[in-house]
Amino acid sequence: MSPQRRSGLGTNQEAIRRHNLGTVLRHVHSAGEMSRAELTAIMGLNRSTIAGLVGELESLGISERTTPVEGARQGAGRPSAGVRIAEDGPYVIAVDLGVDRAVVARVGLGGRILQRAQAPVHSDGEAWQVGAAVAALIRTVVADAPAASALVGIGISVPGLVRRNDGLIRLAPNLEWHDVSFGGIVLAALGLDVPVSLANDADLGALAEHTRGAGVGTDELIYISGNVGVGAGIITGGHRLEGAGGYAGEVGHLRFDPAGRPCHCGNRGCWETEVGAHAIAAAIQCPPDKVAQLDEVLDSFGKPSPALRATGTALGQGLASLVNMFNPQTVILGGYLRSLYLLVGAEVDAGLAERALPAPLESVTLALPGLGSDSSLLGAAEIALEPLFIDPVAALGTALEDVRSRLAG
Amino acid sequence: MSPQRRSGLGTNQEAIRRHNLGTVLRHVHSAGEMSRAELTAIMGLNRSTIAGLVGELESLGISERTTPVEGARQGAGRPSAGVRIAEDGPYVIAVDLGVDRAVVARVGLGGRILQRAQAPVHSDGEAWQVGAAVAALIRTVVADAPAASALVGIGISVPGLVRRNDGLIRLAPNLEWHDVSFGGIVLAALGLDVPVSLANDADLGALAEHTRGAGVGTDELIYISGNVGVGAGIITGGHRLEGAGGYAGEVGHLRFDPAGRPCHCGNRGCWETEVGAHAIAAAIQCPPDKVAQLDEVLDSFGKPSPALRATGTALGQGLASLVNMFNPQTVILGGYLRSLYLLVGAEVDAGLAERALPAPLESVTLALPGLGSDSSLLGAAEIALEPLFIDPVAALGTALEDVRSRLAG
DNA sequence: GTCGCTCCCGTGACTCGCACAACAAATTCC
DNA sequence: GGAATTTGTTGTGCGAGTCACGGGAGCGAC
Repeated sequence: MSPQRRSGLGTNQEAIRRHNLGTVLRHVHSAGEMSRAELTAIMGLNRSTIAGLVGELESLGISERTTPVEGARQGAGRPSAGVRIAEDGPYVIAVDLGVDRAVVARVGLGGRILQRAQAPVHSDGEAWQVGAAVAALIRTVVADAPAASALVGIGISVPGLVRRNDGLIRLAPNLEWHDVSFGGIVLAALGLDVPVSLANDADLGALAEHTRGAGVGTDELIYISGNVGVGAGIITGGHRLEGAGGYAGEVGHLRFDPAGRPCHCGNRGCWETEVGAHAIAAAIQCPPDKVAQLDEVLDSFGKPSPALRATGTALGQGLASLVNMFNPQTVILGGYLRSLYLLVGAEVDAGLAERALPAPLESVTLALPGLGSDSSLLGAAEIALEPLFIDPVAALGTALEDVRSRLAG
Repeated sequence: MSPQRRSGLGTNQEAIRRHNLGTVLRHVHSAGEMSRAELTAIMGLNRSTIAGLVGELESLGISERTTPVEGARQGAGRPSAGVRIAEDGPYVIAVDLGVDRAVVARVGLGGRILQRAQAPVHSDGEAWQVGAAVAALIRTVVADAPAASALVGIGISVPGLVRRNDGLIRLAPNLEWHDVSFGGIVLAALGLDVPVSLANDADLGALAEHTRGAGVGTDELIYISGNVGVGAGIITGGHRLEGAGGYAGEVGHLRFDPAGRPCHCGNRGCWETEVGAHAIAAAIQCPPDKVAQLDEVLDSFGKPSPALRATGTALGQGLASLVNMFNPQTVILGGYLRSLYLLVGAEVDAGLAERALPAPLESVTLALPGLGSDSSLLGAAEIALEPLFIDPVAALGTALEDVRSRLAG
C-alpha cells in the first residue's frame, strides 16, 4: 500500500524512492509503452529524476529503452526515448479458478499473457485434486519461460469468499469448499515458496477492468460477475473495496423480493434468485448441466423470451440499488450477464432508470467487459504483480529465478 | 488528498515534509495530547525528525509543548515531553443543518467545541433566509474568538445530496431545496472569503465517529443516520466512500419490498418506507409535526408496540443487505435509529442475523454513536480541518485572522 | 543517599533524493 | 540552413530524514 493507505506512518526518503520507482513502473505497466517525457508530465517530477528512475528500472532488468515512439507527438523538439517492459522481465502466474475449469496463465508486466493453459475441474473435486491439476497447469505454463525471467508471485481468482488477511477460502459454494487454504495446497503441490495472493473473482474482475479494461480512467466502478452466483467487485476512490474481512461485494444476496423464491443461503427472495444462473437457466429451460456455460447458451439465443425480459428488468432494478448505494461511474456486466445484457439491454436499462435516483443515475454508464472472459484472470495477475509497484527492488529480491529447473528438480 | 489518493503522481521532498507535518498534526488532533515518544513509535520516524516536526508546529502556533504527561507510562527512563493543541490555535466553523434547526459551533483542533449556538429553521424557508440565519449564528460563535486564532474554514453538514466537485446541494428533500449553492450564500451573508466544504450529514457522521467516536480503530464502518430520511455514511479503507458525484450512501432507497408502500422517490417499497421517520411516526401514532423530533418521542416511549418491533426487524433486515455488501466492522445507528435500537435492539439484531451471510456477520458489531447527536456537527468540523492535515503551512497561510473585527467591519 | 539502568532530548555530521541549471542532441518550423 | 523547441545528460545544491554522541530525568536496587 502506498503512503496514503497505510495512513498514519511517516514518510522518509527511502519510501519516496520506493514509491516513485513503483509509480513509474505502474504507469509503464498500464500504458504498455510510454515516453520519458510523458512520465515527467504525469508524475510531476523533474526530467533528471525520471531519468534516474527509468535507469534504475532498466538496470533491474524490468524495462528497456526504446527508440522514440513513432508519431507519438507532433511539434518541434527532440523526440523522447520510450520506456517499455523488458522482454525477459519478471512475470507472474495467474490462476482463474472457475466452477467447471481452471485457467492458468503466465503473465508479464503490461498484462501480456505469455502462455496459457486450462483444464476442466470437477465441481465435486477435493481441493487437493484441484490443487494438483492447477500445479500441473503451472508447470506447463512456465516450461518456456526464459531462465533470466523471475517469477514474482502467484495470483488466484476464486469464485467464493476469500479472507483477506491470509487468503483462506472461507466458502466457495459451487466447488463445495469450506475453509480451504488453497494457496498452500498449490505451493505444496509445486514444491515452491513464492508469494501467493487469492481474491474473489468479481473483485479481481473489477481490478483488471479498472487497469486495462472498460474502466480505464474511472475511479468509481462496479464489476458484476455472473458466474453461477452473482458477485460484485467494487472500486472506489481507485481502490478495491474489500471490507473488514474481505467479503465485501456479496450483492447476490441483496434483498430483492421478500415474497420471492427461496435462496440457497437460507433466505427468500435474494437478488440471485432472480438473476442467478440457475434462475435464468430455469427461465429459459436450459438443462442444469449447462448452467456453467450459461453465457454460451445465451449467446446462441435468438429472440429473448418474456421470462428473459423479466430477468433483464430484475437485473436493472437490482443494479439501481447498487447505483444508489455506490454512485459509480461505470458498471460492468461480466460473465453471463454480458450475454444477458446483449439480449435484453433495453429491459436492463429501463429497470435501472426506473429505480435509481436521478442524481446517481445521470453519471452512471453500463458497460461490457473490455477484457472479455479474461477479466478475473488478468485481475489475478494484477494482485500478484502488486508488490512490484509497491517496491520493485524488494519484490525482485524475493522473486524466483529459473523456475523451470526448480520445478524439474 | 494524500500521496496515495492522488495516485499516479510522484513524490518529492517538499511533499514528504508536508505529509509528515500533516500526519503529526492529525495524530495530535485525534489523540488530544500525546508524547513525542509516542509519535516516533507510531510514525516510524527518527526522534530528531519528530522533534523537528513538532518544533515547526509549535512555531506555527498550532501546538504547544507540555510537561511530561502524568502516568502516561510506567517504568524507568526520562519522561517524554507532551504535544498538545495550542490554546489559541486555529479553529473552524462547523454547521449542522438539520431539518428543523441549525447548529453552529466554533471547533478547535482536537475536536473541541469552543462555542456553539443554534436556531430553529423553518422547513419552508428559502435558502437565503437560512443562510442569513446561519451567518448570524456564526457571528455569535466567533464573537469571543481570540484575535490570534485563525479561521481555517467552514464545514457544513447537509441533510441531502451534495455534489462533491463544488459542494452544490443537489437535493435536500426535507428543506425542499434543489441545486442550491449554500456555501456561497453563507459566505455572501458573512462578507468573508474562506474555504467552505459541504457534505452529506451521514457521511460526516461517519467521519466524526471514525475519528473520535464509536468507530475509532476501525477502518470499515457504516454510519446510518436516521434524520427524517435514512442515509448512510460509509468509511472503507479508512476513507469516505463518496462515489463519482458524491452521492454514495443513499441506502434509504434500497429495494426492500416491491409490494410495499409507495415512496416519495416515486418507487414502491424502498427501505425508507419501513424505517423512515414518517413510517415510524405512523406506526406509533406520532403526530406529523413531531416527526423531526422523533428521537425524543421514541426516547420517551415505554414498551415497544408490535408495530415498532416489526420496524426493528425491518431495520435489521435492511442492515443485512448493507453488511453483505460492505462487510463493515462497525455499524453505527445515529439519529432516531439510536433511540429505536434502544427500544427494539433484539429485533434489529435478529433481523440482521437472519439475513446476513455468516462470514460478514461474524465480524460486524452494531453500535450507538459515541458523539451523541453531535456526530454530523463534528464531522463538518473535520472536513473543514482537513486542509490542515494535508498541508498545515499552506492551510494556515490562507486562514483568516481576527475574524471578529472583519465581521464587524 | 548513591549508583546504575533506562529512556528521552538536543545537536551536529552524514546520506540520499530530488530540483535546478547549463550544455548537448535531435527534431520541426520558417 | 538557421532558429526555435523539446529532450537527454551531467554536475551542483538544497532539503529532509538518519545516525551517533553527549547530557538529562526519572525509577529501582543496594
